[in-house]
Amino acid sequence: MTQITQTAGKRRADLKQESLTRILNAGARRLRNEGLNGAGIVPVMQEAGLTHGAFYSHFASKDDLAIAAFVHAIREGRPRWTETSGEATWGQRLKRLAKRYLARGHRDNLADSCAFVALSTDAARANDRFREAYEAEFRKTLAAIDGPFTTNGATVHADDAIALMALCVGGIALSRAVSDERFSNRILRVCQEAVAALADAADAREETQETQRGDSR
Amino acid sequence: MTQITQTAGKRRADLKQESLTRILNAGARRLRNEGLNGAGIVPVMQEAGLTHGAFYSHFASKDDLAIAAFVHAIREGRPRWTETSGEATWGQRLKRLAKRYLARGHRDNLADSCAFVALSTDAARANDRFREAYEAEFRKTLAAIDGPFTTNGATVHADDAIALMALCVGGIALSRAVSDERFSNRILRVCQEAVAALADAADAREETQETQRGDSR
DNA sequence: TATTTGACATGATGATCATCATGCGAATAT
DNA sequence: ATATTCGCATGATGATCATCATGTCAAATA
Repeated sequence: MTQITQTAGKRRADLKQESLTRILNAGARRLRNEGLNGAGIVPVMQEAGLTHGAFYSHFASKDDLAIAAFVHAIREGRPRWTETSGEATWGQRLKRLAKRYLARGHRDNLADSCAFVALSTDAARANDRFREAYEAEFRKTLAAIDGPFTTNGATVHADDAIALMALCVGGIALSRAVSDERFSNRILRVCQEAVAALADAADAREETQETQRGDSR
Repeated sequence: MTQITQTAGKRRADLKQESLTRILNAGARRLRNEGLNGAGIVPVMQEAGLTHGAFYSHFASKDDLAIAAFVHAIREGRPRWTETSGEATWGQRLKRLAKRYLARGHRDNLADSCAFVALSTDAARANDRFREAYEAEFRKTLAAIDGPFTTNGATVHADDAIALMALCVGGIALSRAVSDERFSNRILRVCQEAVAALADAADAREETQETQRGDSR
């Protein structure tokens, strides 16, 4: 059959790049919506407006697509989750991020949600390369959470950030796993309150440390 | 071919019950190990020592098996996770349960692990009936966590139990999703500490309430 | 003892999957 | 102008899947 050329006149490299972007977007969408198993080559390529045969011009295997699409999803989402401005204290930042994350809109929009939650249990069953990619992106997100409170280039609140992520991942996962919407909302609220308690404790801790430093000077 | 009769002489109803138990055990194992998609009829029946044809004498569909095997896994595991004795305070109980749950042995033994974590993201993509079963079992687990601290038959620490479960689910999920074992261990430790902080706050809260009750009497 | 039942096995069906072989045709290189 | 490259489509391959049709044989029933 004759080849359809909707994009005649474009440079071939650009064409391929645009195809790759569509594949990654479709893969990232399907990964979160249907999980590792649902991101099959046929449906992803179809969602990207291509056929399955073209897949191997872009990736060597389905596993490679999974990794690339996961990283794509995380890199696209990270700024949306972590960029803020004007927090006075570290605890206030924790509370702000939790409120943004543990939200009904996030819970309900799986296709555009945080890939850390959507693929958390899939990652446990995936191969080493996938888990290495998961960890690398997770560490970057921890640093981004620390963000404006980083001192001397070092992530100083890493443990708090880990606890925040655990509550966020667990909270969203549970809120999605449950059937009754009111109960689901309650899970989100309780997890936000738990983050708030940890955040207040963190602020109190830093307050104490600053006072001690002042006293001992 | 001639039918193999390893269990000649037994009552037919008992035979079927034993087969069902083997199917449920195999299903529960595979569900946690490979997820909803990995609990296929063929491999489950094979693991149960039967062939795929016998499946429909026990279940009407694969979805029915998934629900039954999930409930089976939870009901078998719940006492192992929640039964304790001799805790003085609610906070001590929270800490004890978190230490038991957020452990390396639990993280590493997927096949016999808690089904709430193993299937948390699968549940989000499952049908309503599965999520209803997930929620029903989850509520029972919250009650079991409250357990010895239940007063007048009412679950009084439900919010704390929810926060505990969120930290446990998120903590184990993240610890499994990550590649480096030392980092994974750190996630477990941090989540335990977070539970400890919430637990101490809960005890302090109850202490205050009791004192107030005493004052106003 | 004769008949019926039902748990299980075998095998077929059509769907979907990952991967590969092949060919086309337009953008490139010569 | 001619030759080459390569992104993409078509189609085949063998695997695995859920489900169903059919047969078999021992236990249950009559």
